[in-house]
Amino acid sequence: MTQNSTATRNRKNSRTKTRIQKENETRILTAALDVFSENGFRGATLDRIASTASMSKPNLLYYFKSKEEIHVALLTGLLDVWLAPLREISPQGEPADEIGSYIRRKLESSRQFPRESRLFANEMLAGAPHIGAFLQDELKQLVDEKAAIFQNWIDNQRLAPCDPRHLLFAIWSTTQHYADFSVQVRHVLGLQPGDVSYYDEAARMLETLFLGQLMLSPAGD
Amino acid sequence: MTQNSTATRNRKNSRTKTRIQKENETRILTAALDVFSENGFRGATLDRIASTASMSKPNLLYYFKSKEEIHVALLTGLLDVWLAPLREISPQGEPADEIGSYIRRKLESSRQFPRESRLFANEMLAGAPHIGAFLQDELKQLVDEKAAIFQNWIDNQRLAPCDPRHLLFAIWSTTQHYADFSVQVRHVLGLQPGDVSYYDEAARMLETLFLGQLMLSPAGD
DNA sequence: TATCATTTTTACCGTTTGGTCAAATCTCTT
DNA sequence: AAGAGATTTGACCAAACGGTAAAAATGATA
Repeated sequence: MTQNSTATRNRKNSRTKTRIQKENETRILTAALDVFSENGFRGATLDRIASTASMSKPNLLYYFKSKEEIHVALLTGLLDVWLAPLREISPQGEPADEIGSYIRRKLESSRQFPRESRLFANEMLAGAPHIGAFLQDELKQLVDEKAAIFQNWIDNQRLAPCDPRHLLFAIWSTTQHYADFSVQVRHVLGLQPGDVSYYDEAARMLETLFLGQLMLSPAGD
Repeated sequence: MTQNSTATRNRKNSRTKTRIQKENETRILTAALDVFSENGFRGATLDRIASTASMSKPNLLYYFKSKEEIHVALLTGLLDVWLAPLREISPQGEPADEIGSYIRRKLESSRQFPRESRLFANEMLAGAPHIGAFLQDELKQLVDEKAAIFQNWIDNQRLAPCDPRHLLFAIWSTTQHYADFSVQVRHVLGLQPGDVSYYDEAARMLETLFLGQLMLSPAGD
């Protein structure tokens, strides 16, 4: 009796997902991504997520049992996307090639997943209460690994001496800026709300900055 | 009778601020900056601001008549701080000097006012609902003005050809990153929560990136 | 020290919040 | 077409939300 009830409830989670289940879960996650990425975790409400998903709140809570669970589901899916471009950096290639293509991948990621980027940014601004462990463990480990590659290039005089981790910060910030601060970018450039045509010019700028030589007159030191 | 009551209420706002008034207003604004910068406008609550300011909620509302009014007060004070470093860029100086000192000013601003930077970032992520006009008007105008200076340098071959406004974006993002994403920076670098010792290394990195030459081996194009 | 404006508190209000529950409906299989 | 399980809904709850009213306490001043 009790066992039967438990089994019934488990069936939903245990590998056999209904068509409706899959549809609704993605509908919810899509709506939640909109709401969380704009207002952060605290600023988001279940009512808003539900109405964005064109669904009643109790129905939403039938698929995810709490606000936090939706947020966790989004963040979990996000972290892989976030790490993917970094993983591809290879010690074999030329510094300019590797860094250049990494910047292009990150910029493309900002263009394709601006809401995911803002979700991540909101989590950072709030002090990373949900993904602090990820930052300390997986991210730190991967950064250390890739920083060693950079350091090797520096030791071989193929890259200017600098802290590789701060070089990564510079790449992250410049590329993510176009997703996180897109409102500002558009306002300053005088573009319409939906217009993302600035990405080409952004790519040119970042190539000049990271791969070329920005200053042309006698270097300042 | 009605007039007397109005006059009484006006006295608070009309130029003569009590000692207690000044003290409490700054206490409230300080607390509100903490709360708003962490959670954004929607995620912040009057109860949290009040308790952070060690003050009862009705007492807080005696000084600011709504949540929105506190937020506006903070943003208004912020925008001047935000623009100040940019205003100082001069057409007379050397490109490397002007850009270098601008970067140092912005970085110093991030170090001194990280909460203000996060408040601004939160407003951007939310779609700039309160300062859209500022971005379109004052900021755009100032950016256009300074971009013209950069363009002049480009025309005289003292700066690599690029969109000056995107160069400004790159400076903003890299410098503000150390305030907005400080949690991530600390986690990746393995530093303690309060530690901001990374700013020196950040300054060196940004100098290498913007003023020096990052790539040392044959340029990648 | 009496007075009066300023400041603070207590008690509240209506709404929104995250979440529950049981009943009703729908869907799929047989 | 019927039965079982999956899905959806409406009614509800306690707590937290932004904000108000009026009285009590405090401060400045004469």
